[in-house]
Amino acid sequence: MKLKRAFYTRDVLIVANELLGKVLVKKDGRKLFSGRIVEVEAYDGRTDQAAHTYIGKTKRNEIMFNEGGYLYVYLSYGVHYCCNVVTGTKGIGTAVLIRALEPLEGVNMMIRNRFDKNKLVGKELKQLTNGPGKVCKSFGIGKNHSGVDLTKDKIYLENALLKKNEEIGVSKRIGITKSVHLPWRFFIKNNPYLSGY
DNA sequence: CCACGGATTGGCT
DNA sequence: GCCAATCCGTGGA
Repeated sequence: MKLKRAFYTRDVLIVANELLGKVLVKKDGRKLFSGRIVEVEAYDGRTDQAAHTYIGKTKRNEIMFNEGGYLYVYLSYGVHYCCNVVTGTKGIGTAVLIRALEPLEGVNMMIRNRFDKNKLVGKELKQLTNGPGKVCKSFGIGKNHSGVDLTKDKIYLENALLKKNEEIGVSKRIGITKSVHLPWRFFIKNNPYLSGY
């Protein structure tokens, strides 16, 4: 079952925790991609200097000020796209970065999108979606998907539960230079598809 | 107008 | 482990 608006309009830290185990789905005509969320980070423009919304509303970050349940996509280092789930109520400026997935459906198309070839060698399956840029590249998510409504059919999340033996881990966020101390990275402990940290 | 740097990745030393 | 790639938002002159 697809997650509804009310799931997303809550506090960013609650949504970040509950996104673990949920399934990201992208339907692109006949192509279907899906993967289980195993690693996320919360960003809160009200208090968090690392958030794109900390400086207030601009053209770049305006999607992040929507009410919860929209996709915010940005270009990182001029090279990689990263996607976020907008959370909270309208005008707040909070979102959850999807950092890693466990691939489920559409793996062959993910391989083509990401490595430009048809077969994996060695440990490449675990490197398919174990980072925020890799997730977007595999799924074919780009700037044109920024602002997509996650309660519609193009990109959405399916409800799912963590498995019995799975526990949530917490740490500082990766790769930022401001507000580095905030423990706002959440992940499924021991999952093989976590980003390389 | 120009300079700077960043929520990353992968290739090379 | 180090660092280039490569774009563009942002802020100061």
